[in-house]
Amino acid sequence: MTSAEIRQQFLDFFKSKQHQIVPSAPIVVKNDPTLLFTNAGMNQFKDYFLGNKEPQYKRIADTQKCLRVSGKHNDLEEVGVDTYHHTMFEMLGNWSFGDYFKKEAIAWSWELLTEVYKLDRDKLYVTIFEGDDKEGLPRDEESFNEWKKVIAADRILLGNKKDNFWEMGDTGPCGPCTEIHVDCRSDEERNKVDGKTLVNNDHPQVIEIWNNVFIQFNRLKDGSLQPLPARHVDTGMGFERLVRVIQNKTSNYDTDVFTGTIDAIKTITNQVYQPLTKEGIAFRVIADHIRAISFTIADGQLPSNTGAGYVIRRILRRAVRYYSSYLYYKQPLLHQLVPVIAKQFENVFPELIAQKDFVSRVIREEEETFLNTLDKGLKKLNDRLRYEIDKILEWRKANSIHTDTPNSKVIIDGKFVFELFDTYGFPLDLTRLILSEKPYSHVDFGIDEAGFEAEMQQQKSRSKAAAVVDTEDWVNVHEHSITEFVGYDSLEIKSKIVKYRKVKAKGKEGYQIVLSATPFYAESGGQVGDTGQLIMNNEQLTIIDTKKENNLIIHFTESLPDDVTAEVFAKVDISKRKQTEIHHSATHLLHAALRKVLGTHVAQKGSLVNDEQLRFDFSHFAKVTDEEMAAIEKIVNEKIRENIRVVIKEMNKDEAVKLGAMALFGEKYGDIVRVVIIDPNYSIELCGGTHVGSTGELGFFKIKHESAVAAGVRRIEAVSGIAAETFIIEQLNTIHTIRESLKNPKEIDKAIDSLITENNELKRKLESVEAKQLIILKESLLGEHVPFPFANTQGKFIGKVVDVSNADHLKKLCFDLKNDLGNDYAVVLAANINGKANVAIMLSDSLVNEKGLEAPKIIKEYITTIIKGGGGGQKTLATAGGQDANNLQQVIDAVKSLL
RNA sequence: GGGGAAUUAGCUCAUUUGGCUAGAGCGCUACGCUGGCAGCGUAGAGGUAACGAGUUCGACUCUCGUAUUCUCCA
Repeated sequence: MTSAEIRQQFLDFFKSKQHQIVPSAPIVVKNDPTLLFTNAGMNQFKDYFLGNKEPQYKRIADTQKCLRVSGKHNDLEEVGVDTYHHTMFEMLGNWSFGDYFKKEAIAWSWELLTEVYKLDRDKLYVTIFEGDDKEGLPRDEESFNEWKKVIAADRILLGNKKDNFWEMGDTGPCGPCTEIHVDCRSDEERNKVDGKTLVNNDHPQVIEIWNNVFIQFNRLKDGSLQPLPARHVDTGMGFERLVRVIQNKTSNYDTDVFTGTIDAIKTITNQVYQPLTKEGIAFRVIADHIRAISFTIADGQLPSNTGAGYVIRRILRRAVRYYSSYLYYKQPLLHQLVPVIAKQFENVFPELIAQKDFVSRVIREEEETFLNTLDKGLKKLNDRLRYEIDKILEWRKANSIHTDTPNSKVIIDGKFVFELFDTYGFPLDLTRLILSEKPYSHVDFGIDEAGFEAEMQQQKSRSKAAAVVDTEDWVNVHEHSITEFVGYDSLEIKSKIVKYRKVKAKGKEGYQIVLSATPFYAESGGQVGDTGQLIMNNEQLTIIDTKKENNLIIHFTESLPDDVTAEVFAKVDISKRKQTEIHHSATHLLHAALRKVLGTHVAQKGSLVNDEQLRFDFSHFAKVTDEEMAAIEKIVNEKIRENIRVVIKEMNKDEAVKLGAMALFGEKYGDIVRVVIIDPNYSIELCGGTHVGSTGELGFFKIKHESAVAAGVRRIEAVSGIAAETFIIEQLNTIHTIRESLKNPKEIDKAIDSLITENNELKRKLESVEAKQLIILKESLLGEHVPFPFANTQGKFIGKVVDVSNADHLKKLCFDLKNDLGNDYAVVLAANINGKANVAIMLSDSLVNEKGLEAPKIIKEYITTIIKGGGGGQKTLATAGGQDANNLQQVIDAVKSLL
């Protein structure tokens, strides 16, 4: 059975049990501060469990893209080393929201595994929750009784709270779970050791394949458990594992989920996949990581240096490290695998093939910059090693030790290795690898790993201290399940506080408030959250921001009202909201214009809309030219003048897509979507934001700036409405000011040109005049040289206080004189420049070598005290400066007396 | 969000306690030589040392701020 068939049978099976099959949510999570990536199948249904949202269907099944890079059983550094950990994986799952419970869930999972997949019943074991005295929870009898119907009682094992009680987080929905384990060992081994002793014992061949969670409690912050009114089923079966079991392999990487990629790597690198070698690990790392990287980028998350983007970057770099270190491949490799993956998942996750050129381009660029970074780190490391080796060689020479004596041992301090890692991104294991390869055959290099760890710990605690956010439990005020958002139509309403909580971050206290109904738009889809007021009795509270936590609209305030139960009047800051709406509608006009002018490959990659401006990031592979920008602005302004009515409709997603709406990857939508139409032939977009009534309200549109944000992604910043007016006025004012200072010429650009030309000419002239003066000065100085006795002959001494305008001229004079003075000379020139003393001393090589004079020494020992300053330079030429310019003749005399 | 670092010629990078006319390689221009894979020689152009303040007699160098980029941690 192929992996594609296995996946399809899962979905078909649950479809036959009246489940709605839904597509995978994006792997990148938005609107949930506690999560960067989807890490379990249930993430997209969290709101149903929390009661923030009513489910559309009571039974759902799907396959969900998940990403895990850290956690109790998962560490990025382990992936690829063994044969079953992954960063990205698919989670098959079926759900019941207040519908069926333990009986059906257990019966169906048994049926699917044994009758559809035909797994051997003798190899299966199940676990159930044994109960926990501390929590006051009894054994899960219900599950036990259901299992007894299909499996022998001695194959039903008891599990403790750690293994068989599932919790979403520190707080929230939770409940007992039952797991199905499979024993994949050979018959011979199975006869020797009973499988049930190996369940939950980290045996690589006795593994859990399916977890059925029965959600029936809510965990509060004080640790207590509250029974939930509606009970849910949440299951998860790791797809890669399941395929491995069904295809009867010992490694996930030997299944057809991965063999295609591994073959492609073989072809590209010309290496052989041998599972047990270092190279084998590299193969697995690459095969695993490329999936994670490709799908997250396809879901809209670009690599970056913070948050989710940074996780992607780390995964990508780990893969680069492995192929460049172990597969001897030093060019970008990963991007070449994107087409292979895209093809493989064409029918399951079509978002990748739709963007495969974009994705591989982004990856390629990342690979190139990191290979570059590695080069830099390598250079820094080599410099250090060179230094250590030189030190040893010198020491050996001094002690007359031959190089063929036993090896020296050198430990590179942890601080340096950490710096390499922390600042240059040069990974510890790579440093270790290079050192172990003996860069110099007579020295053993080692790393002070404890020192490295200590530095690392310091860094971690610094970061932790800065990021502490303390959130208290919600305090319920009024019973109310779902917040109604009325802000599309009204900007002020009467409402009441449903619940609130206190939040502490960086020593600052604040409150988060949930209202029964609210006109406040919560930050989403790039549009900023509303600000405004809550007014009650005789009190007024400022809302400083509005954000979403999953489906919950949260208002941020600095304080609480005296009476939280009172009726509140919620009022949005109208002018700010209005101007924000103008920019949001302008964004839609811009998006459509971009596709018209640049092509339909343009897709939104990010957006920020506030009252001051709009920022729009989109995929495009070249700089947008001035002509293109002008064309874009022209179209947008035409659409504004047409004063098109903005039509907003709610419909189901398929209908919207049929209508031609741009479906945006990376956005999470329910089945009912909001469609914003600005002329059905011009712009149709799925959008939850707020908009103007008709385009005429925008007034005018102007692009301020175009730039690049990443490989293949451009950014346009633009203004509309009042912001555009202000921008234009500012620009005109600037031109006006320039015009005035130029005495109102007809053509400013020509006036400026001629001004610049004139200025350059004058500069040149002045320079040549000064140069001529210097030559005259030089000639006269040459005539004033006096002899002094040196060796068997005579040297020439020139010492004079001269009149120059610039300290550099003293130096220049010296160099000019040098060419005319021959072999043995000494020159000292001094000048008073703007009341300050400047001195230059030049000595011939002969004076330095044979008489032991050095210009900087002379300055420090004799001159600085006279001029109250300091100075230095090279042995033959040094300069000095000081505050006291009254005794310059003394300076010259002082130098003369030394000769 | 917190730390570390970088920014010097078109490109890649040097420049040690603050004082060297800020250099090299590649590229570019001109001339000359040359049947060769990055051919050779000579000469030359090219710099606001990211930006802005400050300290100093003097700042590429030290301090502070801003911007951009890299990097680690959360």
